[in-house]
Amino acid sequence: MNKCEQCIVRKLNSLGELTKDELVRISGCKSSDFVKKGEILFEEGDHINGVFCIKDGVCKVTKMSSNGREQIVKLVKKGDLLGERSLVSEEVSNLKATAINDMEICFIPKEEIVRDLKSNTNFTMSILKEMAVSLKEADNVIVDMAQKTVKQRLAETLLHLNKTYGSENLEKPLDIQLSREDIASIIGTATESAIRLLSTFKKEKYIHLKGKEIYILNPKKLQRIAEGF
Amino acid sequence: MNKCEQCIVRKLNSLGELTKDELVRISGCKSSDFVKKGEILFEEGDHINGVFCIKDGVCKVTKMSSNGREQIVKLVKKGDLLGERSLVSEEVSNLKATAINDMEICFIPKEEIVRDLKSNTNFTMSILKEMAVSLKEADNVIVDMAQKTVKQRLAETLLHLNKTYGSENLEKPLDIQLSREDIASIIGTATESAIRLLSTFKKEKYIHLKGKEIYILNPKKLQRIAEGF
DNA sequence: CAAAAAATATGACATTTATCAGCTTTTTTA
DNA sequence: TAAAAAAGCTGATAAATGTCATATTTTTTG
Repeated sequence: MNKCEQCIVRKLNSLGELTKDELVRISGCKSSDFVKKGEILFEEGDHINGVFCIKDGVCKVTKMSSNGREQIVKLVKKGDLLGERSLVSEEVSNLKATAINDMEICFIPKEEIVRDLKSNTNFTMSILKEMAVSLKEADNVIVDMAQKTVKQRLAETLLHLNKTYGSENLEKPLDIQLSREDIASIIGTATESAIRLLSTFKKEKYIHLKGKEIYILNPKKLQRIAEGF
Repeated sequence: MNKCEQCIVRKLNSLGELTKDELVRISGCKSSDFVKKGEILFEEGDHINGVFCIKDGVCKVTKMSSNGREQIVKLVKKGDLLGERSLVSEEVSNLKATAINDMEICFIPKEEIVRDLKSNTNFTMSILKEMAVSLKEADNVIVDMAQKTVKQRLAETLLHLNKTYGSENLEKPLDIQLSREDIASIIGTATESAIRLLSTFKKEKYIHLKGKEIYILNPKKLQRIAEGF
């Protein structure tokens, strides 16, 4: 079992604010796990009671709408924390997390983290900051969902994926493999509509598609589309 | 100038976690203000640097989309705090707040609140909890915007307004007066579409309309519509 | 490797929603 | 209080999006 105090991933999130001693304690009570592509980390209704620290891989966080369709609320990747809300809530989860590819994760029980939350101000402020950023991002998503067309949202999503999973090299595909259904579930549309628009973007040479690999060829044009031109 | 330690409103939010001494200090540095209907509390791009405590009235919090239409992200009412995010962020506001009716508000400078955030664990945990609730609600809104029809979202919005601004008495209208444009801006649609659907709901006797007054007549039916039946 | 299953793609069509125009009612202002 | 402005309403039509059917390609499984 690897040690938190030696784990480079902690520096990518609020856990980096913990002291050496705190990290050693956390390290002693955490559990590590490998999760295969498609496996579920937790579901709506589960008691989480702790925080996941993503060591490697990506998972989608979804919520089922009353219409029976799953909406991807966010993608969580290496270095991110997942389940912070369980720290300050007794409720069961309203979200579901599913591995998009093979993952390596650690799980830290709630009691241990809450202990540090109450004693280490830097840590608490960092968690607060993370939540504030999430809230701001959520507001942006709400506005996009409410006001933008599916075409605009697809362009936006591609740019967002490019920022997070792209390289400077236009010859390389995005470092994430999503099904067409996943893409549709991010932008909130029917799978067929997503496929159709992807085909259009490909025809116009804004992107290139090769199976699930996506190459972003013309980010500037996509930006203009996202903004409504 | 009224005193925070005697103000009943503080009990409705995290400020209720502050000690007597802390409240007295806050009281000494806060400013109070009356804001008339239609006036702007702050705009996108403003440095807020503090928290508003809503003593009376309601304001809408909006964000302009790149399409040029304003989206209402949330309504903030008596007892709510506004601007918590400024406490842990140096960025300017990405939101705008406009009074829906005449308001009475207090403003507490950032430095003072942050001081308490760092020393009073109960207060910090309470703010964390509030943010966690906001995040959960934001996720729900995202899913609704992405997956539900305009009709479903209108039904949902009416129920939500009923829960927050309605009375048990079906003979009384909602205790909030929104323009048709505001309602459209909550559900994310064109004003004409919102008006048309309101007319339909009225014709079907799910609601009654009298100018800007809204009477919720059949919440159960609205609930079924919101869920997609 | 072959068969079956799942994912992707595309066309045809139905439904939803936006836009524009014109009209009526309400609110504001001089 | 009369005129002007804003808000509310409705119809006609266009544009966007969803749904269903079906074909093709890719992936999985025995």
